Amino acid sequence: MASQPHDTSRHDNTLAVIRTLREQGPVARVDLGILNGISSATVTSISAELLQQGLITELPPDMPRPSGRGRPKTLIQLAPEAACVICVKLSINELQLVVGDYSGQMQHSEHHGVATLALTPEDLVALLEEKIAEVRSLALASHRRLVGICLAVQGVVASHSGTLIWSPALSFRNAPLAPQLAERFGCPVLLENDANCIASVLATQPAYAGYPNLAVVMLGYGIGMSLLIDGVPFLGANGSAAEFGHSKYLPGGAPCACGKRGCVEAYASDYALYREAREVLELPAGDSAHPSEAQMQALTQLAMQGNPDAQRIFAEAGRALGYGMANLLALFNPDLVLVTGSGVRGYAAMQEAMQDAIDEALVSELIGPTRIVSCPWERDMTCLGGISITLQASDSPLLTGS
Amino acid sequence: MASQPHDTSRHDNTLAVIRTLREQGPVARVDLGILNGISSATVTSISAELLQQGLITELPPDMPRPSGRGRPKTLIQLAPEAACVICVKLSINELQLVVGDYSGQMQHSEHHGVATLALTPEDLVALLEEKIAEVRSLALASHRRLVGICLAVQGVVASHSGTLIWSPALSFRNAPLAPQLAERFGCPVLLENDANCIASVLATQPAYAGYPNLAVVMLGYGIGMSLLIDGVPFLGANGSAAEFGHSKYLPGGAPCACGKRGCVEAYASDYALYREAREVLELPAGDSAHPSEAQMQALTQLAMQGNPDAQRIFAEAGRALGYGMANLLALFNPDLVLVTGSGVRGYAAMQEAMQDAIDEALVSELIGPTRIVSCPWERDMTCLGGISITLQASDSPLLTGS
DNA sequence: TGGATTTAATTTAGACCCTAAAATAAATAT
DNA sequence: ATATTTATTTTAGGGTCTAAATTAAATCCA
Repeated sequence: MASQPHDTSRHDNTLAVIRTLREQGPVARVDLGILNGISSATVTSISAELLQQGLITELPPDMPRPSGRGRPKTLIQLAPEAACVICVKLSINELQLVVGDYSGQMQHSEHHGVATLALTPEDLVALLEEKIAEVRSLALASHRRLVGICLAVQGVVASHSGTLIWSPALSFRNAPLAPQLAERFGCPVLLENDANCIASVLATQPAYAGYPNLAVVMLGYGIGMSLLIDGVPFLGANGSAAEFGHSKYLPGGAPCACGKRGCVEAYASDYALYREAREVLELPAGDSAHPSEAQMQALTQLAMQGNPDAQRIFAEAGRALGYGMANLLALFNPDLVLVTGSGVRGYAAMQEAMQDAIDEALVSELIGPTRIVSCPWERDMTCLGGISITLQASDSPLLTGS
Repeated sequence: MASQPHDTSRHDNTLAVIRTLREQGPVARVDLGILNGISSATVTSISAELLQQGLITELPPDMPRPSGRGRPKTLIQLAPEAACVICVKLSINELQLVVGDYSGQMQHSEHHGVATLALTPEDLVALLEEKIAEVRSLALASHRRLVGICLAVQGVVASHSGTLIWSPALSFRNAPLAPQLAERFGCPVLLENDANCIASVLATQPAYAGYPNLAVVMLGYGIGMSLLIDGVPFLGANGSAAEFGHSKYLPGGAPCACGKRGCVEAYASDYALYREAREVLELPAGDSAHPSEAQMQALTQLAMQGNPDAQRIFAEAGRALGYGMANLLALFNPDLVLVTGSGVRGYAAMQEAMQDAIDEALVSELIGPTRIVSCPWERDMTCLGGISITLQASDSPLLTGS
C-alpha cells in the first residue's frame, strides 16, 4: 500500500548503472553488477527498464569476441541520442559552445572570439541566448531532448542561485545568468566554476582515482582551484569554488586583479608574470594586462632558454605558489594536488622554487603524504567536465518525471 | 532467501533513532518518527528491538503531563547503564579522564597534573594504562560494558592508524598509542584531535545548527582548528585535522614552535603573546615558554586595562589571525567560523585588528556571508566531544555483534 | 458518570526491492 | 554430439517500509 517508496535503493542503483556506463562505455550486465556491488538479477531488472525507456541499447554481439568459453557477454551502452546537453565556457575574450550527447561524448564544438570585457549584462545575455539557440537547434536535429545547459566560467559563482558573482572575463558583477537562461530555454541551467568542471573530469581518470581528497589548481590568466572531497566538489557558504588565487602570499605585497595586495595570483598568474617581465625584458607588444597565449609562450621560452631575468620572475612566482600550497596543505592536507590550466606551460620554471618554498614553510609532518603533480592542459577539458556534471544532474529527473 | 541484507535502511534508521535520543534526551515514538522522517510504525518496531536489547527504557509516565487531549506520549530514553566510554584528554602538563554513560552524560571527571614534556613514550603509555584502569573499574561498577576509549590530544594525529604524529604536550613524535591501549583494554580506542572533539559538540548545539560548513578555531597554548563539512569533521590525507595554526602569516616571520617561521601560531598563541610581552612588560615569573593560565590572564588584563604595549601585542596577534582567517575564507568559505579555546580570553583585544586585516586582505565578494564569532570556553567541552564521538562510533558494532 | 473526541502506539496488509538458487541460453572444448 | 563454461533471466522468498485500521489511554463536555 506504500504510495511513494521512501526506499531509494532502486533509484540509487539505477543512477549507479548509468554513471558506470557513462564512465566506462559499453559494459555487460554481469560486470555492472560486480562494479556496483549489486546482483546481476538486479541489473537485469534495471536494464530492462532503461531499455524500455530508450535510455540504453544492447550492442550487437558482432565484433567483440574477447575470449574463450561460455555464453558471450551482451554489452549495453547509453543511447547517445536519448538526450543532449550544452556547455558554454565563458573566458576572457572567448566563448566556447559544446554539445554533448547522453553518453557524455562531445558532439559539436565551436569557438567565438568576443570582447567579453566590453559587454554589458544585457549584451551578454543576448549573446548567450543567440549562440545557445543556434547550437540547440543543431543538437535537437539528432537528439531527443535537451536536458540541461551548463555555463562554465572563471571566477566566483553562487551555483545554488545561478548568480555569477565576479569573473575576470567581465566588467560587471552579480549577474543572475542561470535563471534568465533557464526561463528562455525551459531547461535546467547550471552555473559552474571552470575549475570545478576540470576537477570533475580529472577525478574520474584512472590515474587519479584513489585520491578521494583532491585539489586542482588552475594556472592561467587568473588562478583558480577546485577541491574535491570524497570525489565531490566542495562548495563553500556562497556556493563558490575555493579561491586559491586570492589566498595570501605576502601582506601588502603585489597588487592583484581583485583590488587587494599580496595574493598568490598577483605573483603567479599570467598577467602578473607578464607585468613583471615587461619591466625588464623585450616582449611582444599587445594588451599586456591581458597577455595572449602567444605573448605568454614567448615569455616562457625565455625562461626555459635560461634568461636570468625571466627565470627570476618565474622563481618568484613559484615561491608565491609554494607559500599558497603550504597553506593549502596545512588547512586541507589533500591526498593529491594537481596543477593544470594553460599556465602549466611555465610550471617547469616555477617548480623548484615552489618546492623550496613549501619546505621552508612547513614541517614535514604537515606536508604528510601529499603529492603535487602537474597535468597537461587541454582546451576542451572544461566543457567535457561541464557536460558530465550537467548530465549527472539530469539523470535523476530523467528517471522520475520526464 | 537473502542471507545478509544488502539493504542498510533498518540499520541506518536504528542509528538515527539512537542519535536522536542521545542528542535530545527522552523523546516519544511519534516524534522520533517525525524527526527522522520515518513512520511511527517503523519506530515502534525499532524501539521494540532496542528495548529487548536493553539499550533503551520507557520513561514512567509520571510527571510529564505537558498538555491537553489524547493518549499521552510514552517517552523513551537511552539506558545510561547500557554502556560507558572513557575519554582521556592529554594537554600540556595535564591529564583529564572522564567517564560518559550510554546517554552521553558525564559520569565522572578527574584531573591530574603531569609534567607531560618530561615523559618518554613508555612512561606515557604506562601512565595512561594505570589511570584508565582505575576509572575503568570505577565505571564498570555501574555500567554493563566499556565500549570505547577516546584519546583527545592537541596536535597532529593520524586517526585511522591511531598514531600520534606530533603534539606540543610531548617531546617525542610518532607514537602508536591507540593500538597499544586497544590491546591492553580490549576495546576500540580512538585517537582524536582536540579541536575535532570540540567541533563535534558545538555542531550539535542549536545555536550553531544550520551552518553545515563550520570552522572551529581553538586559541590556546597552540592554535588548532577543526573543519566540519556537512557536519562531519574533515580529516585530510593523513587523517589529521586542519592545522590552521601553521598556516602562514608572514614568510620568514616570527619563529614558531613547529620549527618554521611566520605561522599564525607564532603570533597569536599564548606562548607567542607571552614571548613578545616579556620583552617590554613586567609579568609574573614562571616558565615563559609555557605560560600558565594565571600568567596569560595577567597579560590579558594589561591589554584590557589599556596598557599600550600589551594592546599593540594583541593587535599584532589579531592581524596575524586575520590574515589566517582570510586564507581560510578564500580556500574554504565556511558558513561560520567559531573562535574558542582558552585563548578566547584575549579575543576582545584582538578582534578589531583581526577584522581590519580580513578587510585588508580580501574583497567582500570572497568574504561572502561568512560570520566569525567567538564562543566561551569550557574546560570539559573537549571530553564531552570525545565521549559523543566514541559513543557514535560504538553504536553500529553494538547493534550488530556485541 | 459516560459517551465523544483526540492523540499515541500497535497491528495488519501490501508494495517494493533485493538476493540466492534454479533455469535457460549460447558459446567453446573434446 | 556431448560436456563444460559463462551470461542472463526467472523464480521464490526474505527484509523493510508505509498507509490504514485497530487498540489504548487520556481529556472534554453534557
